[in-house]
Amino acid sequence: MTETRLRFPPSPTGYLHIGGARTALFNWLYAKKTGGKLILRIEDTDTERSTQDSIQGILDGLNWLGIDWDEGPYFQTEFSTDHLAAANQMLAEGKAYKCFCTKEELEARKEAAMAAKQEMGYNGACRNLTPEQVAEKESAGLPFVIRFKVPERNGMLGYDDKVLGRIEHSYNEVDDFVIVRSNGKPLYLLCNVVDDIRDRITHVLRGQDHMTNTTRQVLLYEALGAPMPVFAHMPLTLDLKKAKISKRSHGEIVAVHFYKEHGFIPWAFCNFLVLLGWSPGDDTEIFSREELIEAFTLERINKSNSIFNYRKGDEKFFTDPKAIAINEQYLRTMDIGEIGDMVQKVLEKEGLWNAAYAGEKKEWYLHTLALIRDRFHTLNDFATLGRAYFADDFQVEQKPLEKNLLKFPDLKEWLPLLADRYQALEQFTTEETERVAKELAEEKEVKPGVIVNGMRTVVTGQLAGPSMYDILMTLGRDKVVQRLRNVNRFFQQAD
RNA sequence: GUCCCCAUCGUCUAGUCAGGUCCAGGACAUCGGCCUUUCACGCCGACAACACCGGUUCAAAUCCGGUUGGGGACGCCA
Repeated sequence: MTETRLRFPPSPTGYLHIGGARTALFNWLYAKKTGGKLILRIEDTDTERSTQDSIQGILDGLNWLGIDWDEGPYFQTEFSTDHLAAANQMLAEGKAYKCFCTKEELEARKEAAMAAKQEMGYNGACRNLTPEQVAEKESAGLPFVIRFKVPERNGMLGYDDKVLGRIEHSYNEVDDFVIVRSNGKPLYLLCNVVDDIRDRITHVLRGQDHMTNTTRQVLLYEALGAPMPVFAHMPLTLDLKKAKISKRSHGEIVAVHFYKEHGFIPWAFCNFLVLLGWSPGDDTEIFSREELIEAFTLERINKSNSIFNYRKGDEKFFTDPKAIAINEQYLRTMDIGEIGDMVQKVLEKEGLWNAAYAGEKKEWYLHTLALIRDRFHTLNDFATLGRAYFADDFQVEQKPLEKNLLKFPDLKEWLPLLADRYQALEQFTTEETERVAKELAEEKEVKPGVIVNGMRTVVTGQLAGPSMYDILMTLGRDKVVQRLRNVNRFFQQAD
């Protein structure tokens, strides 16, 4: 059994988007599963559109997702000698020919065909030029492209797709396609095959949008005398309107970096992506890296396209609800130390990080994260909704401000009074703070909720949160007393 | 216009190859309830789908044919 070798060959014409990320992930999973290798190859033959920025963006995206590769990145443009050699070989063997049709001619023919509602492929005008005719046109300095000469055969042309089954076309359906441009630069269809042969790729796992390319590439493998890899075409990811997701029409929401910036846990996002077009066959949905590698198979890739369930302008769900749900699931079940490392980056970015959190206050830090993580959706929430735990300059949300504070003007007096009593407490514990708060409520003849919710508002700025007395302990007496005493500022602001 | 692929709850999907165990299971979302002096978590429950028409069969989500619908490709892009 030879080693399995897969590749991820992005074209650097934009950031890494979720479709590409999912393709990379599937290839990576299968390589890991089979103990094979993953090769990263940047297909930059479209020099017009390729940019350095997008190469970096793709690398960053893969790194963030945790998708690593064993070889590369190779750059396709560095192998144009190979590509051209293959083209010349086929030319010499009569498997390809020079075509002198101009772009204008082709376009005119295509438009005429469109108008007449007829087939619009290449008509083979230059296919049967005699050597003399070719020499004549060449000496006249006419530019030419090299086309592959699709054999005239009766049988069917096809391949066995690992997910779709047998795919077939009759030979005459396939037009002679261009493999080298008139400027001498080789084209994707050729480069891709030549590179896959050189890189000894055994499995080509890519989107269904490549199916017709595969049909033509099968011909190339045959003409080049190379063994064919296993092909597997994955379903596409569409939007709610069933349109292919694209950078152009969807923007940032389909970019991998969007999820990085919005506080997703990388593996949680991979977990979401893999479920788009694949399932393990049982009800498992949450996988560790090892579990997923173990469970993954090509055969269980779905045939039908899936929809990335994103609604523009949705107030509650800024992206696919399932992606958020999976992220939440990881957020509250992952090892707290790992969460701590990820939250550190967020806090650092927001200027909330304190070196002591990694030192003498580490226990406090992790305990606090564990206390508040249940209610959060993303890592960023620790710095926004959870800001009061790490800084004093937190905002008080409008809703609790009105509902829990301004509605009860007496709190202006009561909370500072509570602060005094907390200050005087011999033991600052959950039991004691609770007892004192309840006493105060009784004394003022209000429900304890009035005191508790007022306190929560002033101390955390939030309508909701963990148990009040746990919050008090985490924050510590000093901060609590200070925030309670300061309650006046909210009433002044409101006036 | 031609060719290719696909079709189960709103979404992701199990079940289809080897027809009966499926008046279709799970998850997300939604809605109720329990828990909670907040909000979540957790737990319990509800809502909700085999695109359509034929055929084969004792029996069809599952096999066959057609229809409709959706997607992809048809570049000197990748």
